Amino acid sequence: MDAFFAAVEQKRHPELIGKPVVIGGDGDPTKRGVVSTASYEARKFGIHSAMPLRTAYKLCHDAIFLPVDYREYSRVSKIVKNILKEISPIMEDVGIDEAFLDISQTEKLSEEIAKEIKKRINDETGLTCSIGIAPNKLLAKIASDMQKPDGLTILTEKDIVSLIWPLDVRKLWGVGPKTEAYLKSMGIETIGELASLTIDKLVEHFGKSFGNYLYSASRGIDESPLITHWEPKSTSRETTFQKDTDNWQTIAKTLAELAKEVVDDMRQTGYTGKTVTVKVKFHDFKIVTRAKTLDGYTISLDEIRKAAFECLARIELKKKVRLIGIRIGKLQKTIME
DNA sequence: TCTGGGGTCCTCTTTCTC
DNA sequence: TCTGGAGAAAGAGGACCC
Repeated sequence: MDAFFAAVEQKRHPELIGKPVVIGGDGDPTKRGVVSTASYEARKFGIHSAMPLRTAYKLCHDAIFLPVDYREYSRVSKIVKNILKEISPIMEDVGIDEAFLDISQTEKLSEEIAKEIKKRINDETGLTCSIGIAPNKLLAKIASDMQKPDGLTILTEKDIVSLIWPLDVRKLWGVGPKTEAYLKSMGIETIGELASLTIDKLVEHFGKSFGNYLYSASRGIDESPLITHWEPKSTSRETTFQKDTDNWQTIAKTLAELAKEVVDDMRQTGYTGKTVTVKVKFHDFKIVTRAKTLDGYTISLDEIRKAAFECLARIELKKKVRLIGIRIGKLQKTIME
C-alpha cells in the first residue's frame, strides 16, 4: 500500500489531502518517537520513515502530526487482504500493508489480475497500491518498489541484468545499513557488482548462510515458498522513557506494567510461554538483555513478573536508562475448545 | 542533540546432558 | 570414578524487516 498510514488518515480526514502528513508516536513532534509513515507531500521536505519526530518537525513546521492508530489501519488492512485472498488463496502476509500473492494457478493474465486488484482496492478503500509481478518473491518485492505510488511493474528473468543489476545493493531484501556500508567498503555499490563476487568470497565475508543468500539474490534467484500460515514465536512490550532515568522505582514500576500488558496479550491470543527476557537500552543506546527459561509453559502474571525481576536484578544499572522491555519466548498455543 | 515498537533469524558462547 | 566429547538447549548480541 502506498504511504499506507498517511493515506488512511487522508481518506477519513479529506481536509488533509494534498498536505504534508506525518504519522508517528503519539502525534506530538516535541516528544520522543519516530516517523512511521510520511505522506508524499511530507516526503518532499525530506521526511521519511524511522526519522525522529523532532527532526521531521524541524524539516517542516507546517506538517500535520498524527498518532499511530493501529486499530483503524488494521481494519483497512483486513479489507485489502480479503480482496487478495479472493483473487488467490495462496497469500503471504508481510506486515500490515504488504503481501505476496501466488497467482501461478490463476487462469487470467498476470497484468489483468494486477489491474483488477488495484481497482477493487481503490473501490473498497479509496487507496492506491503498488504491485510487482515476477517469477519469485525477491524480484516481485523489488518490482513493487520500482514505480511508486500507484505502480505496476512486471519483471522476468530477462530483466535481471538490465534492470536489477544497476540498482544499489541496498535495494536487495536483507541488505540493511550495516551490510551496505560493509559492501561499499569493499567497493561494491550495485547488485551487479555484488553478483561479480565468487561464492567463496561472499561466504568468507558474510558467513555460510548469508553469503549463499547474497550469491543467489544478486542473480535474482529465490526459491522460497509463500508462508500462508504462521505461528508467533515470541511476544513483547517495550517502552522508551520520555527522559532517560536512573530511578529504580520508575524502571521497576514500568517493567511490572509491561509484564501485565504482555500477559493480557497472551491471554487474549491464547498462548503460554517459557522464556522471559528483559531488555534495557541505556542512554548511550547500548542494549543489554537477560533471559530466564522457566521449568514449564506459563501464563501466570506472578511467575512471569518474578522471572522478569530476576533478570532485571542481573543487569547493572549504572547508566541512565532510556528503554525497558519484556519479551516472552517459546510460545505454545493453548488448547481451547 | 537526535535516534519507536513489534517481530524474526543468525551467530557465537556457555551450560547441560548423555 | 575420572575424563572427554558430542550435541542440544539456553543465553547474549546484532542485523534486518515493516
